[in-house]
Amino acid sequence: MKIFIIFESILTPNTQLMKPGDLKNPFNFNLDDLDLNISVDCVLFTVREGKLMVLLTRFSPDFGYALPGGFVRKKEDTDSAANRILMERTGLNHIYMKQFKIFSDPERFSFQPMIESIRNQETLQVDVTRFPDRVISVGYFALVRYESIHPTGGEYSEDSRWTDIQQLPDLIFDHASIIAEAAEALRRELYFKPVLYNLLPEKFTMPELQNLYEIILGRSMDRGSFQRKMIRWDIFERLEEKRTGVAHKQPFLYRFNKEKYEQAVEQGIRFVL
Amino acid sequence: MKIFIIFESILTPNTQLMKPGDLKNPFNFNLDDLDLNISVDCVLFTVREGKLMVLLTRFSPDFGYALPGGFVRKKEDTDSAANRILMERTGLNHIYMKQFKIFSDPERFSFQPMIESIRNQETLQVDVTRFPDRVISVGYFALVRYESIHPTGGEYSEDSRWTDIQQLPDLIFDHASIIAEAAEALRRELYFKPVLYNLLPEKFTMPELQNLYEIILGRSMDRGSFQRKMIRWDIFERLEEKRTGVAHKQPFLYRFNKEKYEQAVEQGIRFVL
DNA sequence: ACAAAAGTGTTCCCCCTACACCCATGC
DNA sequence: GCATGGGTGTAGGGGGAACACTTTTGT
Repeated sequence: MKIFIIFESILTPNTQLMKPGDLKNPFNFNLDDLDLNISVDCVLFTVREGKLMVLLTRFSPDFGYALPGGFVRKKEDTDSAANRILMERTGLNHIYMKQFKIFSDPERFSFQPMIESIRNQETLQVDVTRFPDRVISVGYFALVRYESIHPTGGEYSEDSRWTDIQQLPDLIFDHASIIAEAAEALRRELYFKPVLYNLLPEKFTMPELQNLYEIILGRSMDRGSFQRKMIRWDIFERLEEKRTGVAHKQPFLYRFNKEKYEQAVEQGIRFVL
Repeated sequence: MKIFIIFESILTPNTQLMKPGDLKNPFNFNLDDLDLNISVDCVLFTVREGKLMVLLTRFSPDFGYALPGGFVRKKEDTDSAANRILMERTGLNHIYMKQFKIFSDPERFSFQPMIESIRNQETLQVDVTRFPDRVISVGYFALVRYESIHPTGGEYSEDSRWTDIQQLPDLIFDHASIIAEAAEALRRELYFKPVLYNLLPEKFTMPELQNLYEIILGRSMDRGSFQRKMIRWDIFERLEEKRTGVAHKQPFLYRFNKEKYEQAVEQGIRFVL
């Protein structure tokens, strides 16, 4: 029976993770709509207390932690599925998620134990012939704001948690290696694109920005050089305001300017760090 | 009947493309071994006569051109499948192929017409229930030497041909967009890694190398700067020999040095063009 | 001799690095 | 006033772009 709970958990979104009202009817999925051959796994990163963290979810206390993920629908491509699943699991929408790799090892996942278990329970009526031999998974990653998922507390269950990437618990299937590859992809991406703009608050200071880069890339940079580089990129606007209430010179506040950014990308500017 | 030929062609390697002896028994595949949900498509690039070209194959004169590709086996990951299929189709082995994207549009490919056709032909005994609704495809690309596939002539059938990327014929399914995405991925890759080393002949001159870069990236570069940059990368050895028989100053010959290259990568050197 | 194309040198300028210096604020 | 942390200035160097000059070959 426990196996069936796991099985069901994999197929259904974890309702405890959803904001009320985000999804009309969380239980209206139909096995026939899902393509059990393809799943999607989302690696959500954030930075908190000087650490790079990943969002993990858990189906039940008896079961290991996993990445938020799920099966792709038969009439859906993987990009849409990733966005849908992200929405179902975290309430996040319109997030820049990047496909970084597919995981296709035949041994990475198997329905076999569930099939055995179902066969032994004659009360359950499930047509096991529709379970595929292998499930491939498409990995997506994104950088999001810490608050966007863990707003003030309590609203999301304890089954969803941010975890320091250096101190991961045991993860199901090959999710540990998916996270490792995602972190690599994130750093590679960050070397050439300032992806972290949707992790930034509306207004931020240059030292705060530098701090983010340093945490994610794992190395420190020169303060002066960093500022001038960012200003030369010309994708941030310096505001009139300054941050007050600090026991030192008040730093300028900046704002990410999406138009300028897209214009710069168009012109082929390379954001080499 | 024609439909069935197409169907069979998709499932079997095109034997006319294989070097004799490359594959032990080209017809010993078994439908049961294949995972019909996942295919692999290989975009092979080469440079010839100042043009970037792609390798296309055709199943029969009645049918459109396609990328060399095929289904992944049930007990095989996609990397292995890509290498196997490349071997079956072109005789090439140990080629650096890079996974660049997956194509999962539910409408991109359908077995439906084949299933209809098979149903109407009662002589054919095929269990159509095993055909999936959608086939996703993993795109791989590589840069190879022109001669490696079209050695001197005749050995490969006319069904396999290099085609200028600017003048592609009609292609089956979504192969046109797969090629477009592959070309993008190739350029992106080339901006930071000298992937073209396995496209180079054993010995080459700097202007020849520059010519390759210019064709693939689609822009011209300064001669002097290019040479010095390449030399500073320190991944090529200058040989004693020079190229003779040219009506101008004899250029030095260089050789790619794989050890130096890997050492440079290890040290985190960035090959920014 | 001449054209062609390769190698090399020169100049300018930008940007990166490192470090120093100065500034504003809360305590 | 002083510690703290942020802004800005400066000097050095490496490397890119552009261009000129030199070299070597076949015709």
